[in-house]
Amino acid sequence: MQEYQDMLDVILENEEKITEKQKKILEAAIEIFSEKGFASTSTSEIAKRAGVAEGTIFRHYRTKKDLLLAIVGPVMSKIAAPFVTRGIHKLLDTEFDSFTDLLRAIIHNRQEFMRNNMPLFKIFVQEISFHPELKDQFFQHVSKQLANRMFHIIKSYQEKGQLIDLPPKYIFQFILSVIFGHLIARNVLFPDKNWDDEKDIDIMIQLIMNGIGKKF
Amino acid sequence: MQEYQDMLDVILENEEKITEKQKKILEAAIEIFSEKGFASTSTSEIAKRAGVAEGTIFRHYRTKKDLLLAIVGPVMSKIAAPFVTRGIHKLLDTEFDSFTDLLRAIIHNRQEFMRNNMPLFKIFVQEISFHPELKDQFFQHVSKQLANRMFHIIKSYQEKGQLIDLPPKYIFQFILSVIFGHLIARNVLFPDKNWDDEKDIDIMIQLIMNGIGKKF
Amino acid sequence: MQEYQDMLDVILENEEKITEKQKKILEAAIEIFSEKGFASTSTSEIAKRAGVAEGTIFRHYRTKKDLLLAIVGPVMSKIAAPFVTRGIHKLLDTEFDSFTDLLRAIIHNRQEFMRNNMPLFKIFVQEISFHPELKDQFFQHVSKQLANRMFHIIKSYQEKGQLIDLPPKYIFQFILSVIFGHLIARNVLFPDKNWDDEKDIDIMIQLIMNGIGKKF
Amino acid sequence: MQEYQDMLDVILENEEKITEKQKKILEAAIEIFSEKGFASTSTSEIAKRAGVAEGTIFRHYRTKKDLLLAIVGPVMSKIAAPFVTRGIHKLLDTEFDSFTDLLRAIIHNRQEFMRNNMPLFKIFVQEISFHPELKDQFFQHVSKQLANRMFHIIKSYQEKGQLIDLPPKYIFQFILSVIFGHLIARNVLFPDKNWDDEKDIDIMIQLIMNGIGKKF
DNA sequence: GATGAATGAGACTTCATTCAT
DNA sequence: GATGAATGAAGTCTCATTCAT
Repeated sequence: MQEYQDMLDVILENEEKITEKQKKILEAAIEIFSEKGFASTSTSEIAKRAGVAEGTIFRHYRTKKDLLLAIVGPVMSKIAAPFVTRGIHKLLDTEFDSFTDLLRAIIHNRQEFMRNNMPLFKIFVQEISFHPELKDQFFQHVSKQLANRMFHIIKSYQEKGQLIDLPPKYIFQFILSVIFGHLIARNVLFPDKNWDDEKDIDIMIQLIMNGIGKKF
Repeated sequence: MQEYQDMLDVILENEEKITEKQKKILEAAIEIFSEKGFASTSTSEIAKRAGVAEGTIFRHYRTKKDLLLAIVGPVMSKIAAPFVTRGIHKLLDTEFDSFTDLLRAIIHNRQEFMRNNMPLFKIFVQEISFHPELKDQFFQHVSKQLANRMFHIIKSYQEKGQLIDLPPKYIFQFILSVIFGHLIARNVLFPDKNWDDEKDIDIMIQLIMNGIGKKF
Repeated sequence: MQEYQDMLDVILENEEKITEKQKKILEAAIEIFSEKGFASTSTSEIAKRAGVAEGTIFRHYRTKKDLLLAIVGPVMSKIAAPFVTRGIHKLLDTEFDSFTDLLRAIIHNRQEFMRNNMPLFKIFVQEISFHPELKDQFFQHVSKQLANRMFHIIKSYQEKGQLIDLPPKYIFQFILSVIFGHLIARNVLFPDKNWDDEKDIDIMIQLIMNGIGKKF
Repeated sequence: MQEYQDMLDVILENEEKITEKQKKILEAAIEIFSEKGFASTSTSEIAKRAGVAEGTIFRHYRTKKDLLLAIVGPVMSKIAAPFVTRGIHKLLDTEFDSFTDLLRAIIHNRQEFMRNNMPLFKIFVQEISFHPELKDQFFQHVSKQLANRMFHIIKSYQEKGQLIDLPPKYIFQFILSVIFGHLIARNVLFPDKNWDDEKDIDIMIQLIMNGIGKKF
């Protein structure tokens, strides 16, 4: 189902009639932005790594910042994707017998996404603080859409008696914290450690469900 | 006890014979680095906000990066502080009857620290990725010292039968995730929401202890 | 008789086999050159306003400067036109009983020309200082041809006893100054004022003839 | 009395604490702007001719346009100066017995000004069309102040019976046209011809006074 | 004939850093 | 210690022009 298809494709789809050079520019920009940060990256360096003339960058992106937005914009919708995607909508409510299974699916999904898109994720996290438009877009997508969606789901599982009775926002933040804490440790802080992903996920799920699962 | 004394004082202590202008420079730099990021901040802007001449900055800090390090360096030791500080050493093992109380103390402490030092924290998080020396220092302080220290503590509470038997690293990461997840939501993402800190902390502790506390 | 026919037609005649696009390019170039000056106008802006591709401009005009010359060149001959034009040649000497009538005809004619060709006139005046070839051409056309022609005419009216005895160059420059002074005030400096053209011209003629007419 | 003192001094007075380099920059800019026009002049060329680093220009003038304004701004007040200057105010009405003498004084004065400030005048005339701020300032200074002042003077001489009864605006425009027509021919179009200034001025005055002087 | 992607030289501008005062 | 003018390298961006399609 591959919704965490290569993000580059997603970015490319957002533009019409991509030339080969334009693709090279995007790839190079993603790499270098992620390595050194947006502000410390020079367009001349991007041009060099992309193998194009510097002017070519500006034929496609009016400013350096436009280039950043072309990269980061589409990321937004995909970060919240698996929680929000229409296709998955019903699955979430019905297909999973237990919240535990749902959790496992989400974690796997996001883990896969991160593994495939670390550079983009890094750029995203770094730059969101400094570009208010990004921040606004982000809240639209995530805070509004994703959170509402998840609150719904959580409530439905509370009604099934699988989760403790606590305002969903606490549960949501708790889950998110644990998952992202793990993902960041796993992929950002200590990517080189020997991780046993399956085991880690099992334990994580166990701890989460201890925390919010209803005990009998 | 005030170990989360104003970080600026900590920074100032690190230098000898601070002049008034130098203090102004540090304050201005912290503000602007935090607002726009290190790379996007110009020394001339710092000079202007500090009310000094451009040259004055370089009389005290040989390069712009030296200025960054003078700011970020001391932060490091204080981020890990309450877990590591000598003075608190014994407290941790003995003074708290329950892990729950310890947890509460730690959370309060870090929450206080963050509230007082948001700009510094932001600079720290932003720049650590881009400056390998910082990254190394950080792992020395935190990953080595703090983690080891915490593993110890966790084990001691496991032996007291208060915590489930799970390799401490999982427990440590779990706790850290939940706490920092909350702190970031609280102070970075949605600082303007109406938060009820006491209640939030209670719930957080409840969820954590559900997760890792031993059930009878 | 329409010698102040639309200058664009004159320009177009100078080229062979004009395509529709080429015409659009010329129109756009005239507009923008006149608004912002040659040096501040980009070929891409011309292309955009003309609704053609950037490359198309260079298919017709090897360089941006060639485009300017294609526009400004023909203007030259027409600025001096009514004084020089063959067809009008004899008219000048014979047809007007009085110098006053000749003057009136010339003024009306140039006024009409200016009204119809302000943008071209502006370009011409702006760019002539910066392009020596233009300057040279201009002196060929105007200084040589027009001045000589006018000297002749002035002399003939002096012989008829209608003009004071003064070297024609003074009379010529005097007339030119007053006419162009008025035209510039009328069309360039204050085009939006309420002008009463007929009255203005009458007064201008009166003042000129006071100045150079023979008194009895 | 030297009110057409070197304009450069006037420009320099407008700024406080001019450095040697800054003066060099202004001189170089005036020269090159006047030779090639503002838009075709590169800051690097100015820097080279001024013998400074390119960056130095921007320490003193935030943008290239600011540099233009620093040059052209002060010109404005001085172009209209001799007509408007307070000091000369009374002189105009009383000191000259005849309008002819006043005229001669004005012409000499402006001729002197132009000779000393051709480059500045050229820049002024070239750029005023393209920079609306300039145009506005110009109308404030000249159209408003100068014209009103002159209308007054003309009326007073009409009352003395020295000038014909015609709305002053016509007389004003007529005089201006003849004077500037001559000045431009003299200094801009044919500066290299052999001019006999005294004779030219005499004739010009004669023609003007023929035009507007009251005949007995 | 027309297109528009690509180029690379060069434009304006910023900036960390130096140094004479 | 403090200043701020000066620097020049480097940054972002523009533009006339070329060329494959």
